[in-house]
Amino acid sequence: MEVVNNLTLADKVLMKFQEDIVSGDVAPGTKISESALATKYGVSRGPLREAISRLESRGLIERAPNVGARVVSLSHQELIELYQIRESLESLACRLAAENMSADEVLELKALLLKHEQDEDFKDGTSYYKQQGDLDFHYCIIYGSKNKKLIHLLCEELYHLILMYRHQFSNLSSHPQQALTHHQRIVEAIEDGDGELAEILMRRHIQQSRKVVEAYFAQLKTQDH
Amino acid sequence: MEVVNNLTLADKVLMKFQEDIVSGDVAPGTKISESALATKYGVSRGPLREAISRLESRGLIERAPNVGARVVSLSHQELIELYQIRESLESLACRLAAENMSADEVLELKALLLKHEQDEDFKDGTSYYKQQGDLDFHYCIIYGSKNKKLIHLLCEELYHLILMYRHQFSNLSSHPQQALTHHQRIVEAIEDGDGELAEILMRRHIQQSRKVVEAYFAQLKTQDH
DNA sequence: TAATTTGATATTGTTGACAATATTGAGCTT
DNA sequence: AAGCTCAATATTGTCAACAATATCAAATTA
Repeated sequence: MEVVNNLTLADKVLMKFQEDIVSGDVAPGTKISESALATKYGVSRGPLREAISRLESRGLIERAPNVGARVVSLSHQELIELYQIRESLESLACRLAAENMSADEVLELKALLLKHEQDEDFKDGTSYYKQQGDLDFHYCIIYGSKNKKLIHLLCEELYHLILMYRHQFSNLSSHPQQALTHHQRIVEAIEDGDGELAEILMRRHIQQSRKVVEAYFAQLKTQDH
Repeated sequence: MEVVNNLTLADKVLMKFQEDIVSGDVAPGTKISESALATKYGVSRGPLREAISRLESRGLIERAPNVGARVVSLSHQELIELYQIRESLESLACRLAAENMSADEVLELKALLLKHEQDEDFKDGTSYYKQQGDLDFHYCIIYGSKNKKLIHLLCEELYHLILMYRHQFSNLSSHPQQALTHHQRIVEAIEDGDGELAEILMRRHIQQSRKVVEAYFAQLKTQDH
């Protein structure tokens, strides 16, 4: 009940605009006109510029002085680089989670996983719920790390960018059954307090996602020829 | 020769203010008055607020809506958390450097190290040159990773925070001879293209720094009693 | 005296106008 | 026709005034 309503205009615009970018409503590479966006969101350029500034720091927008901003458009290479970083940080988070999660939190995590196992929707790789469920799982572990800076880095700075591209790859084969098995093994390791194993398993799990993305790009290339 | 002079006022203020924070000129925890700082740096509040916003995203400043900003003051725990992240990311960078550095870049790195070996100043653990030299070494490897996002994350987002606190610990025993040995082994691994080993060595090297910081805090506690 | 209310003050958030810079396109030159 | 010049236009950067919120201190009450 401590939710204060201190949201500034810049905050609100930030959230709306970020949602528009991550959902793909505003396509990658789109040029951003400050005055146009300001009128669109019903604010002046001041708060809008602050929102842009923060989105820039989250890697969703690129800006050049005196020229303007545009929605970021990652190359194949850059997306792989992003996955490398995610692999490193999220496997760290997973180790810390195994070391620091409370018994209650582990129970919560297991309950989440049980829900995924039983709900047929989650097994449909393309469904929104599968994506959200996967997200919940990863967020739960990240928060379990108890490392505030790491939580912020992953959830506020990197994941939006991942989600933005995941949205584009929504038609990808994501091997939902395999993912679920991975999740189960990871939770087992966390339950055992085996940080070392949890770390390795999470690293492999994300490597798997990376390979799916790489396969997608490889497929794109063959289509071009 | 492509250095464009497109620096906006906000950019200049950002650099000056960041320098003031990292150097300790403005102490951790200091309350920031927008109007006071604006007059200090000779700009209006607009550019200053943008600078604050960016420093916030770099973790050097914390801000509360309608209340104001203050220079960040890390707790023992938070500093350790920061080192955990650095350990993870910089060891990744080191592996990538071993895989991606060009022969010329490796030569450059070796030359840097040779300079450190021969220059007596570097062996004095407290000297400015030792600190700068250590920094050069780490930056060189980070850039060698060729992962743009990782470079940005480490050099623009995390290192300023590390430096800010390193400044406070300047009187710490930093085992310069041991550090130099570590550096040498790391470069050997990079030269061999042995990413796996390079990663492990860098991880241990940073663990060592972390232990120095932890020892410092432990010492603080005993002094208190 | 301690806690609370309330008004005065200071600080942050927002706005619209102005200045500086980039972009566009018509007219000119080759 | 291709490329350049330069003025017109549009966009971003900066500023100072205004509005909204928080902070502080004196007055009030229990």
